[in-house]
Amino acid sequence: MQRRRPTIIDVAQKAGVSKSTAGRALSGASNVTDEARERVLEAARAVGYERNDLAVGMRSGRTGLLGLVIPDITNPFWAEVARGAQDRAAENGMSLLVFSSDWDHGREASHLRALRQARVDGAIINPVADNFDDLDRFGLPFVLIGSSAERFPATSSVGSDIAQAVRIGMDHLVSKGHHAPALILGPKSRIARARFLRTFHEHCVERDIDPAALPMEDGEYTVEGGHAAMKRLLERQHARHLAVFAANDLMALGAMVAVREAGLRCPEDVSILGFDGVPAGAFSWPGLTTVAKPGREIGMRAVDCLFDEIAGRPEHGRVFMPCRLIERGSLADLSLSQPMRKAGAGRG
Amino acid sequence: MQRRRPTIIDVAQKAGVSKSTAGRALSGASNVTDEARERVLEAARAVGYERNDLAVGMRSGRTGLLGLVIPDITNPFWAEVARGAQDRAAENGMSLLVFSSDWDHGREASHLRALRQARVDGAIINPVADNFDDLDRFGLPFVLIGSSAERFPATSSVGSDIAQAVRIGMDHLVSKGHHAPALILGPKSRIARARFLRTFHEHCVERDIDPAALPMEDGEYTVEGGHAAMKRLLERQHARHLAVFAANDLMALGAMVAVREAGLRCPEDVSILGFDGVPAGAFSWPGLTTVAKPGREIGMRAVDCLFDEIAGRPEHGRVFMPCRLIERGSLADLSLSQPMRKAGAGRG
DNA sequence: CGAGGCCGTGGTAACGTTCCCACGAAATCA
DNA sequence: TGATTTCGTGGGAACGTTACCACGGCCTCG
Repeated sequence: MQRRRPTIIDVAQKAGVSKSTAGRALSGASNVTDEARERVLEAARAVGYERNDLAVGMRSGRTGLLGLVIPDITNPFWAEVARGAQDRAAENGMSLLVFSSDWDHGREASHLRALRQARVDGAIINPVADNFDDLDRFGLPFVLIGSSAERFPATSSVGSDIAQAVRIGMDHLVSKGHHAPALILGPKSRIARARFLRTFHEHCVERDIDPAALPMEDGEYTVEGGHAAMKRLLERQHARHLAVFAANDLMALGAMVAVREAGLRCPEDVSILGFDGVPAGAFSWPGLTTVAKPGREIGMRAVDCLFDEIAGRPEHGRVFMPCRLIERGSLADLSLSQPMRKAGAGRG
Repeated sequence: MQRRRPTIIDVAQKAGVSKSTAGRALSGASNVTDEARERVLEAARAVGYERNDLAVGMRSGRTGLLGLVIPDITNPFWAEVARGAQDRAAENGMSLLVFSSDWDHGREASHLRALRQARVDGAIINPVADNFDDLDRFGLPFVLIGSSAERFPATSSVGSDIAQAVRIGMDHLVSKGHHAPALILGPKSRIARARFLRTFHEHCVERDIDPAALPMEDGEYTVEGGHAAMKRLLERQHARHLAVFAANDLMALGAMVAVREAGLRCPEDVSILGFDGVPAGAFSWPGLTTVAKPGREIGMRAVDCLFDEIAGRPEHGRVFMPCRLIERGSLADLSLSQPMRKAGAGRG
C-alpha cells in the first residue's frame, strides 16, 4: 500500500555519489564539494528524502528527544512550563516527550524508565521522590525544576525566585498602605512554605515589623484550603481593614469566596494578594492581584540548562527566575485615604 | 564516566543462551521453555537490562511513539485532551510527543515533519489547514480531533457532540424558565459556530420558538469578545430578565464582567450559560453554569481510534463524545418565581 | 519401526545512519 | 622535483534489536 520511504542510499544513487558523501552533505559537514553537496540536496528533494531519526540515534547516540516529567499537564502552571520547554526544544530541532506523574512515585519511576528506553538525550524533572535514589539511578543528563528541587542542592535546577517574589509582594502591600498583612500558607510539610516564610521574616525585620504579631493560617494549596483559612482569619481579626498575602492563587481565590460569604467586600474590607499567576485570577471578581511565576521562562531556561548538562558543562547550580506583579483589583489603596503610620514608606 | 548500557547480548551470555532466545524471552514470545525464560529474565534483572526502543523501532518499524499536535497546550481544554491521550497511551506502553501549533500552518507542517522523522507509529492532530493536502502527504496513520475535523469527513476523527451539548443546554435553560435565550456566538468563519447554530435552530423549532426573534451577537472566542458582545446585547435588550447562552466559557466570563459593569447582577438580572467547562468557571462569581466538553475522554478515545488505524482497522467515521452540564450559580430559576408561559415545560 | 510434524534453539541478515579508515589527487613545503 | 600534508571521497563496520531460516530432538501417526 504505502511505498518504502527513501533512504540515504536512494539519495546517493540518484546524486551519483557514495552514501558517505550523501550523509556528509545532508548533515551539513564541511568536507564536501559545493557541487557535490548541491547535487545531493537536489536529489534528496527529488526523492522526498527525510532523515530517519531512529537510525541517527542508533548510530550517533543522539536521538533529538527530550523528556519532561511534571505532576500534571492539566495544571495551568505546569502547562506553561511545558509550553516554554516545547518551544525552546523546537528552536533547537528537538522534540519533547511529556509525562504526568500525579505526585505518584510509581508513575514517576515508570516514566523515567520509559525515557531511558526511548534513549532521550536528557530530561527535565519535577521530582516526586524525597530521596535521591531514583534520580541517581536515572543515568541520563537531567535538570530539576520547581521548588521541590531544593531538596537536591547538588543538582542543576531551575525554579522561581521565591525570595524576590515575596519582596515585590511585600513592597506592593506596603506601597498600598498595608503594613501588617496576614498570611495564608501551605502545608507545613512543603519546602516552598519554609522558603516563603523565611524570606517573609527577613523582609519584616527590614521594615521593623514583628512577624510574630502577624496572623497566620495554614491550609492545603487548594481553593478549599484557602477558604477555610480565610474563615479562621476572619474569626480572629477585628481590625478595620484586613490585608492577606496568600501563598498560592487557588488559596487566594478560595479566600475571596470566604470574604464574600462573610458579608464583607473585597477590596473595600479585605485586600487579597495571591501568588502564582493562574489565568483564573483574571476572571474572579475583583480580579486577583498576584505575584506571577514565569512558568514559560522556567521551561525555556530548564531546556537551556539541560543542553549544558548534555554538553558536559554541568553548572550544578540553582537558577532562580524572577517573578512579577500582576495588578488587578483585589487590593485597596490605603495609602491615599489614611495617614501613614510610618514616615519614609514612599518610594525612594 | 558512564558504563556502557547492557544489551540483549550481555543478557544472553549471562543466561547461557543465544541472543535469539533471550530476545524471545524478553519480548514475551511463546516458543520458549519456561526454564529458559526464567533464566533470561533473571539475567536481565541482574545486569540491569533495559530494552533499546530505538533498535526495536529500527528493526520492527514500531517505535512506541505517538504524536499529538494541538493548538496550545496552555489552553485548559487542550491540556485535558493531552492528559487523556497521555494516560491512554501509557496504559499501552506508548509515549506521547506533544506539539503546539498556535494555529500556524508553518509550525504545523514543521511538527508533522518532526513526527515523520521520529518515525512515530501514528498521530492525533487538530488540523490548522483548510485543505487536505498537508494531511494527505503525512503518510502515517492519524486521527483528527476537535470540531475543525468536520472539514475532513472522510477521515477518522473524534470530537465533542455539539448537537447533544446544545440540547442539554437548552433543556436546562427551559427547565429554569428561560424560554427565549439570547446567543453569543463565535466568529462566522468557524465551523463549530455553524454546527452550534444549526442544532440550536432545530431545538427552537421543536419547542415552537422562532429562532429569528432571538437576540444574537458575534465575537471572538475570548473574554474580550464576550464582553463586547454582552454590551451590545444589553443595549438592545429591555426585558425584565435576560438569559444568554454563550458558545464558549471565556466569552461567558467576559459577558459576566460586562453585566457587572452595567450595574446589573448575575444571576438576578441576567442568567448566563457557558460552553466548554474551563476550570476558571468555578472561580468566577457567581460560578459559571456550563456545558462541559469531555476533554480527557476525547483524548483517550482518540488514542483508541488511532490504535485501530495503526492496526489497519480504519473506522473512517466521526466519533462524537457526549457533553455534560455543570450547574453552578449563573442561572436564575424563573420557573418557581413566575407563572409559566407555556404548559408542559416541567420534567416528564 | 520409519516418516513427518512440531517445538525450542541458534545463526545470520537486515533496518538506516554515522564513524572510522584508507585511498587517490591536488596542493604545499623543503 | 620529491616528500609531505590536505582534501574529498568511498568502503566497510558498527549501533541493538527482530525477522527469518535451518537444525536437531522429540512426539505422533501410519
